[in-house]
Amino acid sequence: MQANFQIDDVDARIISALSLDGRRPYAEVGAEVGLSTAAVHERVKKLLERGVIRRFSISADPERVGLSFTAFVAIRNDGGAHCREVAPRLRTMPEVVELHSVAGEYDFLAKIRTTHARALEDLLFQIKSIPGVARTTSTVVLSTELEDRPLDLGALRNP
Amino acid sequence: MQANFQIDDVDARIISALSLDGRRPYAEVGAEVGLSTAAVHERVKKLLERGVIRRFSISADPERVGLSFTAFVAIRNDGGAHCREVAPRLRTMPEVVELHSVAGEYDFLAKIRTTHARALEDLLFQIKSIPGVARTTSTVVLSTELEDRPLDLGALRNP
DNA sequence: TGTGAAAACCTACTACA
DNA sequence: TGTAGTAGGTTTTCACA
Repeated sequence: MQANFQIDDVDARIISALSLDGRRPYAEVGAEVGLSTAAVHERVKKLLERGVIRRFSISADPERVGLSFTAFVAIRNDGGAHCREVAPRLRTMPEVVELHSVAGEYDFLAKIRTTHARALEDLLFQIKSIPGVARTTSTVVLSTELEDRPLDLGALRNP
Repeated sequence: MQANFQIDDVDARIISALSLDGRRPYAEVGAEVGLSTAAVHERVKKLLERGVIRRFSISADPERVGLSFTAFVAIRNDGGAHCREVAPRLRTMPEVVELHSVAGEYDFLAKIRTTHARALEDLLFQIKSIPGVARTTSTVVLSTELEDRPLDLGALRNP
């Protein structure tokens, strides 16, 4: 049924449970999915090894952590020799929290977070001055309605 | 120095450490920031209460979890009576993993994830048919260069 | 808010099916 | 891969500064 996925349904439920609460005891997760503590442990270990789970983490509220400004910047390359260096340069900027290569009018879409508006302005200037960048369009976020939703693979994988 | 932030530098370092590894023992975190295990515990507890830390979690690789398709959909309202219902409708869709109210040509920017291209197509159709939505523009992600970066508040808060 | 120590709890290993 | 049992380590709580 899920042959082309690298995880089975039990894995999906374990991942959903830990995504919602990364400290949920394995015994509880096991009770939910019908496995022993040790079996859950074994599966989590393998999911980590295979890179399905990247790491245990926390979800922090960007605003309350001092990162009040968010923007999405679409970036277009100039087609010249420097194009391959654009992404690496963007990656080095800690304010760039996401970077996607995209289809359409632009080549990249970057999600930016800063502590204050001025830092956003500075960063946009920096991005525009990267060799190989032809044009950028910024979309400033006014408020965030939804973000960092815990994964619910049940809802997503079985539509 | 950080009067307008709700956290101090020690909190910031604790958050950065746990963002990188949500299971890092409090004793280790404490050694790093110069506090006892119990003091770190107390601070984490308060950060959770204040909503600075939303929850403990895991970071999963969307691809390996079966969510191979990502798109950003910009949405424009029609200015009519239904406008206030657009965001709530979008929130109910599990494929919408982020939703931002934005400045500029469009009103919302949604980040979408699905298991296959067809599901993306279906969802776009669904979004377009929400009453109050005038127009959408989709940007399909070809590959993701960077995502779910662990928070490094040191780099971000002191530019 | 912080510290140190004790108790309760969880993880992670071992042996085995 | 799975289960059960266990040793070691972590979280959590306590009295106190």
